[in-house]
Parts: sequence; structure tokens; C-alpha cells
Amino acid sequence: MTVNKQAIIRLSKYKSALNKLRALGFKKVYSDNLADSAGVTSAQVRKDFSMFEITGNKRGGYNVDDLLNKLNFVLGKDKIYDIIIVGVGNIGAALLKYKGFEKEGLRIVAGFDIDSLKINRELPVPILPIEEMSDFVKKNKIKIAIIATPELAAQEVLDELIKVGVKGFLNFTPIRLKAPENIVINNVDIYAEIEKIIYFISAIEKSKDSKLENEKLENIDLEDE
Amino acid sequence: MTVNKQAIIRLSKYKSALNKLRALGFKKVYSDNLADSAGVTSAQVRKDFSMFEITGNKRGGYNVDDLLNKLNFVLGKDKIYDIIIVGVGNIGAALLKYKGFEKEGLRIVAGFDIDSLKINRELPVPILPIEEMSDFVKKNKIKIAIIATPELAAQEVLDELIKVGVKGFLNFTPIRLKAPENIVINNVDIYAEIEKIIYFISAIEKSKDSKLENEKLENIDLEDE
DNA sequence: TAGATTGTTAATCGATTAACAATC
DNA sequence: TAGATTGTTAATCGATTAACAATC
Repeated sequence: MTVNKQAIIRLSKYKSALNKLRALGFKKVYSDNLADSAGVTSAQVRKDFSMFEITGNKRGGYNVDDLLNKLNFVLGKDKIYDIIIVGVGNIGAALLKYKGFEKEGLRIVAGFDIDSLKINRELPVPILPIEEMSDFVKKNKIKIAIIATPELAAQEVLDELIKVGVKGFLNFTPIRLKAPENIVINNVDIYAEIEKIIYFISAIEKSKDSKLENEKLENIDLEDE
Repeated sequence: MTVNKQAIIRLSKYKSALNKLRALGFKKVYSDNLADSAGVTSAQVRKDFSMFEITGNKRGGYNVDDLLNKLNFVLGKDKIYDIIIVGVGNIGAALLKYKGFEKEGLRIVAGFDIDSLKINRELPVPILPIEEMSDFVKKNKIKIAIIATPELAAQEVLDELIKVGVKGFLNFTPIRLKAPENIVINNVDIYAEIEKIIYFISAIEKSKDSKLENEKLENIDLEDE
């Protein structure tokens, strides 16, 4: 079986759609419902489930609660992974304060920064000095870190965290981090996302001006990956 | 020609690598250099260029300045697109304050919020009341907006902005926005990104425990995509 | 039962990689 | 010239879609 990154993103979307449908009182859903809410085809939904051996009932769709449990299990959400944020600048601070994570079962447990003025142990999510990072990670068995440092510090922080056992990273810096094979690094590159938008906007305007063949216009349906 | 979203992301990465190489004094680069900095194969680099009719010199690689100009043109960066941010909460405020955009030729010109306490016309990038949004967009011919409102407001804001001429959106809310075909919506779904990490972490741990076939372990090379 | 939906196989589509002729 | 790199074609790989038998 080839585990496919995009499939995981879709499973995550099915899950959040299911949570909303459950809140609306749904007891069962069909692949068509999920397809609509996630913006894919129903064949895609069934194929995704089949990849992870999630089954429903012929003619009867899927039981919402069962399906949620199965998705949570597949996605590893049966266990809570605590998360730290390194670099409490604009983005880091925003993520620290953000309330939405809890609802999704994500727990940010600490921030770390090099600037002593930012340290505050009294906050609900404390901001600690970077010197304490490694010990904290070891003591609390942290497996996931969000990197929101300045570009130049990112690789060093990553190396240090890998040494003390962190396995997965969300990288908000625009640089490409280097890590061993078994480490998961996921990049959120806001520049690149905006540039992608600019490209398509600009392609539309150019083709409007010059009446190019409509080729480019046909391909502006973005959506992530 | 099928324009491919991932290719655009790669072009953007080549561009930022080129900027750094130029700062280091490089006058020309080879497809191999760019491949290394962007983490792809050299065939991929040449194929991407070929798709957009960007050519170099056999044996001589690519002239850094020429290549940058061509990439900027292809990516639509020959023109500056002003950007607004709607919703000055945690994330919105972080993006407003962020200095890094300018370096990449992106200009955030205003923020908008419904909360009158947040309004401040004196800031370098002013925060204005949401009521002024439509007029501002029309007057300044804004084509790109970042949506960082609460979930429930997002669709309404989007509809309003489309009406007054905005063509491209970066959506930071976790919901799927609906828009006509010719509108570009690009989603940054931080939850989903974290869930992707959790999935792979969890898959590693499960396979460690149960000594599954190594299949899953072979597939943890994320990278966006 | 008749009708509708799943689960899966096969077909299609698209993107990446390999390979090599062209050529500077 | 000899060697190295581009540009492009063909081969491969992987993911999505279509279609339909199974079945509740």
C-alpha cells in the first residue's frame, strides 16, 4: 500500500465535516455527502476509505460515530500529542493564543523564545527560555514542534529538537530544512501560497488582454495540492 | 499545456533560491544547483522551465539575472498586487505586522475588522472598519485578499469581495469556501497540516510497536505538495 | 423485491523521471 | 575537440475516476 499524503489531508477533511454533520444531528452519511463537503468525488471517498480498510454498509452508508472513531484511529488521534512552538514572534504568538486548536484535539503546551522579555511562566501556555527547551522536550516526551523562528535559526533549532526526540515538525519559515529520512517535516510557505495566487491572477489578466487561447483560463482551479 | 499548481510552487522556490545565490555572488547556475536547493531532480527543473519556455545555454547553464527576470515575469511579479487582510485576530494581526513580505515583493496595504477597538488609521498598515472594505477595494483595485476572519464570517466576506472585484484569496479558516470557477482560492489549513504530521508520527510508532511490514515507514517523506 | 449504495477493479489521466541527442 | 549540460521525448509511476458487481 502506498500511503498518500493527500489522502491523509482528505481524511482529515472528512473528519471535520463529520464533526459538523454530527452536530447537526446526522446519524449516518453516504459517500456522496462526504464528497460534497470535502469537494471531491464519491469514488474518491470510497477509495480513500478502502485504502485504510474502513468499511460501511452497502445501501446503508456509514454510521457517523463509527466512522469518526475509525478516522480518529487511522489519523492517530486516539492518542494526544502535545505540541511546542519555538519562536514566539508574530506568527508563533498568534498560534500560541489561538483557541481553535483545542477543539480539534490539538494541545499546545509551551512556547520557547530566545528573548528574555517574552518569557512568562504564568500564562496558560507558558513561554519559556530557549535554554529550557531540550529538557522540557525530554521530560514531556514531546514528539511534535512548530518552528516559527527567524529563518536563520530554524535549522539549528530543528537539529537540536531531533536530538532530543522530536519526530514531526511544522515549519513556518520559508527555508528548506534538512533532516534524516525518518523525520516528518511539513512546510507552510505563505509566500509561495501567495505567489501561486498571483500567478493565476496574472495569467487571467494576461489572457484577458491578449486573448490567448483559453488554455490557461481552464486551469485556475487551485485548491491545495 | 496543462498548468500545474505544484509547478508554480516550484518556480517560486527556484526564484527564492536564485535570490539567495545571487546574494552570494553567483552569476550563473545549473539545473543541478536549483534542483539541490529546491529538493527536486534536475530533470524536474528543466522540465518546469521548458513548460514555460524558459531556456538557458547548453553547457553554460542559466544566467542568474536573466532567469530571475523570466521567473518574475512568468509568476506575474512584474506587476505589484496590493493585498488586504480581512479579520485582524491573532493570525491576521501577525500577518499585518510581518516584515518579511516586502522582501518578497508583496505589499499588504490594509487590514479590516468588525471590532471598532481594533481600528487604527495611524498605523503604517492601517486597520479600517469592515464597512469601508468594499469602497477601499474598488478605489484601490485590490485583486488579492487574505481571509483571517472567524469561520462563520468567511463565506460572507468572500462573497462581498468577489462582488467588488477581488480575484484571488488566501483562506486561513478551516472551512471550504464556495466561489465561481474563475476565482482562485488557496487554503492554508493549519489543522490539516498538523494532522498530517500526527498521522505519520503515529504510523511510525505503531509500526515500531507491532513490527508491521516496513511499508508505512518507507512513505514518511512528506513535503507539501 | 426493487432500488440504492458500497467496495473494488480496470481505465484514464497527469505528473515525474530517465535517457539521450543536440550543442555550446 | 572533448566534456558537460540543456531541452525534449518516451517510459514510468502514481493518483483519480469510471463503472459495475455485490449486496443490504
